Amino acid sequence: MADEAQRVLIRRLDLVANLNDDDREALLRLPTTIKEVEAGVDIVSEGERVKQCCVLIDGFTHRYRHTFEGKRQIIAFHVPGDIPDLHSLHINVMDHSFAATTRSKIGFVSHEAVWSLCIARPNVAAALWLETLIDGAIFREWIVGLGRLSGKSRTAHLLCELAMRLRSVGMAPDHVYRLPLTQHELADALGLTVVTVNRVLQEFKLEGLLDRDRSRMTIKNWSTLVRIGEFDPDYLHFRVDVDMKATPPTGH
Amino acid sequence: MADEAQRVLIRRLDLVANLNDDDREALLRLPTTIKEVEAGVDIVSEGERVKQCCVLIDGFTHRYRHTFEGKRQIIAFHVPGDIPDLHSLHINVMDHSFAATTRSKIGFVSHEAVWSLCIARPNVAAALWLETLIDGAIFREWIVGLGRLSGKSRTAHLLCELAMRLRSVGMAPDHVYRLPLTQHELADALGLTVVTVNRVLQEFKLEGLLDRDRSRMTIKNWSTLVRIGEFDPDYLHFRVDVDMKATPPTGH
DNA sequence: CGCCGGTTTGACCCGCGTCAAGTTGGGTGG
DNA sequence: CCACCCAACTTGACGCGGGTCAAACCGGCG
Repeated sequence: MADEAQRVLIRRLDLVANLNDDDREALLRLPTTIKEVEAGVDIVSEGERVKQCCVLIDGFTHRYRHTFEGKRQIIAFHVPGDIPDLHSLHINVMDHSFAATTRSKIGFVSHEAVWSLCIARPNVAAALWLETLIDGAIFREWIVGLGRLSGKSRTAHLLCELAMRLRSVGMAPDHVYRLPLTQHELADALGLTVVTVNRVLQEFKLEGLLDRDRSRMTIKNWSTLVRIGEFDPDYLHFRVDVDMKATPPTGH
Repeated sequence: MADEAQRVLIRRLDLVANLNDDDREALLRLPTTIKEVEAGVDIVSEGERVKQCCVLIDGFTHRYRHTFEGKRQIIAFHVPGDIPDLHSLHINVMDHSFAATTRSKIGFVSHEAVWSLCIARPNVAAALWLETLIDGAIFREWIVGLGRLSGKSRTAHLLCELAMRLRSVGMAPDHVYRLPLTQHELADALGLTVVTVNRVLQEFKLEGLLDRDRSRMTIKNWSTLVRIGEFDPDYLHFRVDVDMKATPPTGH
């Protein structure tokens, strides 16, 4: 288990890019440090200059910023396998904060190490670059949602996105997944208030679209939720098709 | 003027990264094709598979998507010097459209050429990667705005951002710049309606913050506009300081 | 058993959307 | 040089989605 972080990393890059054995070999030799972080703690804070980036091995994390009046906007959620601050490789000073949503296990790699790996193995560099581009594609999707979709649609979209991303790492078999996010956190990501998120979720529950028991989320009617959220997983750009569009439509 | 595109490209990369003479040399040798595009025409459409990317030499362009009900969300505006679809280098299928806002002059470079340049000159690869990361940083900024700021703040923020980016390429000396965007386009970028944008702009004019004569935009009170829009140019990550924070405050 | 973070509910309000009707000004053709 | 057109901009009246405020409620934990 000493190479846990490296293996998570390789699995992820295999999902989006085309690595060969030498690339994987080189990745396996990356020096990493593993750390556990408590829920709610900032891993990196806005304005900080960083010298390393990290792979999320276990748990949930998010990135966020505050407005002048103290409102929080969550910019991204991260699930195991993600490399949440890869951008720091080139943009050393953080323009937002990065925190553990739940207790998380994180693998750290120095920028130096990543950088020399990129020089030695252009394939890996390409894969990492692509990874940051997918990050950007998700941002674009959120911009469209925040700008032009209703609260209900946005909520549906986020639930679909998380289901899909969790599924891609084997954490959401048949539309059931652990979603350890408070409604407050969902609201701050969706540009809504807790009250509204609560009402939307109840509405979904009432309509038989999903069930939620504590942090266990069950999507009962995937195709309808997809329609409401205008969700098309293409923007996540998985090379391997995580085949979710093809799911037998349950609903009316 | 045969190397117009290349020189625009070099000037841009010099603005954000640290190139040496060999890098510039190699960039100058990039084979490019120049094309003029009429206002309103799609340069690349959603779903299209592309084999080249482009540098905006002159004019304004934007990227956008439509929702199911046909509402448009503009994801980004681009000014001369930008490389609007650099992400296509790794994500070949467009997940959004890219259009000319005004008549524009554009230089095209094949992905192949860019890719071999990246292999040969890691410095350039790094600069281009950084360029895509700045694109992402701008997205994050817009997410925070769309999610948590008022229409008024968002509008102010966008005007500041455009002023800053135009200034960085010498197109907005002393807070005056050509802004050939209709209020409809502004609205679609800001997640608002034309009516609201119109009222916000009039309010700004009334408060003496700006003047607008046709497409000529004059920011009369930079510091106040910056405050209203919660604008901090750091996220644009210019290496060279385009020194705009330091502008003598005009206003109350 | 009582605290506490998270959730739920209700009443009320406001920013912004919607609809609809002008107005303005540059471009075009007669 | 005028008449007309059309896209962009304005203005007003009205309504709704979602925010705000405030008060429970619920379940896990010390």
